[in-house]
Amino acid sequence: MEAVGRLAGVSQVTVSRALSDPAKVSPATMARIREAIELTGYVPNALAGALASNRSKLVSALVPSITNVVYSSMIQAFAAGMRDSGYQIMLSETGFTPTEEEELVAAHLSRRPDAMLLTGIHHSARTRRMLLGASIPVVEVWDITDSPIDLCVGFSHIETGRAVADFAYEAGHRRAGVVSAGDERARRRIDAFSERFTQRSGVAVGQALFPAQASLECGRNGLSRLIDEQGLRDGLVFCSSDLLAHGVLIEAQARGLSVPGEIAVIGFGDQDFGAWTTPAITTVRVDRAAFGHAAAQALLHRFEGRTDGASVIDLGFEIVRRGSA
Amino acid sequence: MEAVGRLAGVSQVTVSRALSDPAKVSPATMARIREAIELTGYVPNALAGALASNRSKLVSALVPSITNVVYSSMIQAFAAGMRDSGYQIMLSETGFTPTEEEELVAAHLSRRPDAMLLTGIHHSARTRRMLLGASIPVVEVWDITDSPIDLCVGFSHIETGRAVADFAYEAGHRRAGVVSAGDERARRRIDAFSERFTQRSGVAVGQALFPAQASLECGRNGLSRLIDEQGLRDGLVFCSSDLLAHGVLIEAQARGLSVPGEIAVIGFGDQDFGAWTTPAITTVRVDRAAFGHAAAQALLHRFEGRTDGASVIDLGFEIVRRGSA
DNA sequence: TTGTACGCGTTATCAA
DNA sequence: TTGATAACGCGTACAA
Repeated sequence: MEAVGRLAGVSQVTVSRALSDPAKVSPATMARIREAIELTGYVPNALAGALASNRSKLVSALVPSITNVVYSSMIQAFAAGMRDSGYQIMLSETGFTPTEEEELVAAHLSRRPDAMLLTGIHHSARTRRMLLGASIPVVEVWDITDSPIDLCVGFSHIETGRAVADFAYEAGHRRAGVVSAGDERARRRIDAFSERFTQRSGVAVGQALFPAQASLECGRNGLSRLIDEQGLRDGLVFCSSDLLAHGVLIEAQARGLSVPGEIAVIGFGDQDFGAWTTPAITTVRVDRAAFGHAAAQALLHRFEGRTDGASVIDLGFEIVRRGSA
Repeated sequence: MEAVGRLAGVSQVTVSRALSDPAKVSPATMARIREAIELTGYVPNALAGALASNRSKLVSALVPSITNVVYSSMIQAFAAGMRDSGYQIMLSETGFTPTEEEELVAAHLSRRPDAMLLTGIHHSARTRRMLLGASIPVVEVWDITDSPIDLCVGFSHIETGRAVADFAYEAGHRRAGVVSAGDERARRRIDAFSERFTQRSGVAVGQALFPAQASLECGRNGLSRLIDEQGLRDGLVFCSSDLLAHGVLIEAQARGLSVPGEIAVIGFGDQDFGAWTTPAITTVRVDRAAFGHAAAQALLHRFEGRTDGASVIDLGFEIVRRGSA
């Protein structure tokens, strides 16, 4: 910056101003500075800028998995929204446990982000303490709670489970099972489904729970367990993701069971492929991009000093009825 | 740090040393410092550290799309490899054009990353100049070239296209078409396929090229174009991704065409679902995680000052024969 | 519209 | 093993 200034015949401060607020510099000097920048190939040092101004223009985002499209599409929208205002995203994967998250929060906080996006509402005590201590806006997405750390954008997993149970019961199903991966939020949907379904039908709901991440394999094994070990027949299977639902579909096909006649299936997430399986997968749709956008807007409002607007934004969900149930 | 030092009865410098090189501080002071850190809830300022040391422990990664699992799984492996050595990743999406990439490179460079990962080998002149000017290690992934900016990890798209053409010809196919999305690397595979196939069979290869990103919809429309507009019958269709191949499969089914009898299909990328469609999709597998790992290792070697080791790493590809061709 | 002086929170260098 | 001092490259007063 010093060098650019010399070349343009001005001081370092003027160059700084030219870059941060062009209106405060005369057109003539502005032109000379531009030229000098071009000539020197000057690239600003955002590290120094952030240190001096105490604003990094960086926002941290922590998601369970970056390869899972339900999270990455949310982040895509979030990043787009923040980028329009000049913010850059630092993205990391937390896995599905609060302890992995804790270390990452500390690591991210040391980079002095201007805000942080977290997935889910369950965080360790130390995580909450660090976040509070950093005194930056925090938005928790993909879930809602009455007591957010700060901001919150998502939907109710419990309401989702109940709505699916009602949907299933009202469609005439009287037996049911669930297949779920090892995700705490998925479990909450599944449990709410089971409770409500049992309440209405009077029969217990079979369970096939897997500790690992969802896969087609899990889905196939899940249906096998429900049928072979728990005697499920002529019932509905609620899965914690469309991927699992697809696996159930495949296993049903392999066993010569008709869908939805003998086994009905409901997934979650409305992934692209779900509309194209045979039969197409009935599922729960949540607007992932909307989560990302809403989270970005909420943070940007905070940056503008506005404290109006809801701190908990429930974007809801929608059951998409297709062929599988 | 100042405050922590006071509480521990030492100077700020000693705290800095305790954090960066515990061996250079006596066990007794170390304990007191730890305690003081605990008490104050001190979180180091990596911005200041980076400014002073000229090493940010940050690595930039630029990929065309974060929602595309072929890239995100590569980044997952890359991030894991770098994290083990204390590096954090700044990830951004470039889209598929060099101009979008250019802005992002400048933005990332201003954060003073210790290295940069780029997808592909085609970059604007200004991008290359900025990168060279930053004098940091750069690794280009997902492709190979004889003249990398610095490091390079990937496979040959041209060899891939030729190998698929040979595979198709040798499997007895004498007519062919291609369906491709608007990705430059995809086009190179497709073009190499077409050239080789025509060379061996003597017949021209039909084309359905889409400017947008791949989708099932594109796949369906692609097969329609090949059949309705270009008269493809009893031939093989090479797609630039498994998603497109799946779309072709669906369209073939909708038209009552047998696969691979009347229409054979080959995809690219070996995505999870490909093994479970009916029939399963014959595809080209590249080891995405290996790309990420190799890129991380190559950079870490550079950081250690080692200049041995290949600067161009060809990890190859493999044709996976399944039901669709 | 421009410049001077100072501080942001670390690491590096040197001396004790 | 520890401490004093000087950078690192910028933004923010404040003054001119």
